[in-house]
Amino acid sequence: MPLPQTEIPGRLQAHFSERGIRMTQQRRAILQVMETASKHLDAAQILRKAKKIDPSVDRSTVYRTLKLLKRNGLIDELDLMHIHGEGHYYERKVNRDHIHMACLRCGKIMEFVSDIFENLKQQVEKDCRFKIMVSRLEIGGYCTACRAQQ
Amino acid sequence: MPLPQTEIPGRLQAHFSERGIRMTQQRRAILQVMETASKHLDAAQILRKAKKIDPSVDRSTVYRTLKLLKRNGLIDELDLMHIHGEGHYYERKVNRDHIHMACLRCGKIMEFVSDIFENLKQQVEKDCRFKIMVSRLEIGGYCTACRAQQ
DNA sequence: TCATTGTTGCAACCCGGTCGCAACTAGATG
DNA sequence: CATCTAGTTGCGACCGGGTTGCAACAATGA
Repeated sequence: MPLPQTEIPGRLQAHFSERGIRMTQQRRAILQVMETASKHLDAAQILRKAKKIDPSVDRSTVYRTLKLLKRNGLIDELDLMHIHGEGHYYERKVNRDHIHMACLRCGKIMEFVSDIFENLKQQVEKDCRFKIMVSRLEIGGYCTACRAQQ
Repeated sequence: MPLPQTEIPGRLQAHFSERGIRMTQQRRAILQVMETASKHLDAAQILRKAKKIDPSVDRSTVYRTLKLLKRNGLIDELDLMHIHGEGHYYERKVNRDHIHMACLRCGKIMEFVSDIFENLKQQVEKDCRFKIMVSRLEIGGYCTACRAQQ
């Protein structure tokens, strides 16, 4: 069972060399973290995990690398409705945009892919004549479990 | 020409007394700013405008009042794709959710109301059995003018 | 192997937002 | 109207995510 194209390990590294971006020990560690992350890490978590691979990695290098990845459209930045403070979360960009839902009670994050979302973006591009580069739909509310038990 | 329901001046104040929230000089000033704002003020701008009405208003009171308004679902908090730094923007909640589009080149913010967005939210509520309390769709990209002139 | 240029760690810094506390005041009660 | 009290305020200190200037360093290309 082949992995979907965006899940190929090392994809981020490949993008770097394609674009002539210099590869370093520290970046390799951070990219590895991003590539193997289950989901939604904040900068502090990324730093902690990267330090396990290369202990020399510094906080500022993490921020600088995240900025670089963002600028190159390789990761998405999320707020997750600021359920856990003011920080940001990061995830590898995948082909299909997805909606993030955050339960305001238990804090669980859910994802949802929808054709209607794709239609909506098409409508925006057409009706507003606006070229979409990045989009973020975040929803706060109550998940099934939390609604049941109250 | 009557104003739409959500545009009635003093609506925020009314909500406060309905819910038994104490009204103070300072809150009155801040609410007045929110009600008469054209759009998308950040905390610093709200403070500046509120100080013109009541110079005693303090920064922390602005933040506390914004939190209160947010908790009561009377305002929406926006990031506007962090085009101008890390802060947040606030606007009165209106009946109809709208999409915010931020031009990555000129920084202009546009709004768009769409039935498809409403359909999408309905789909989420139904398919995910998730009760939506607040939603935020922000899009970054390039506006017509900026696409033309480059 | 060397030179160039981009990258790093460090420490200081910035700034949006929060907090503890004593003084104050809105609004309920008599 | 005077009084009481719980909620609110201004203030200053603080917090934490994110940034920056700089000297040391390392990845590429020749």
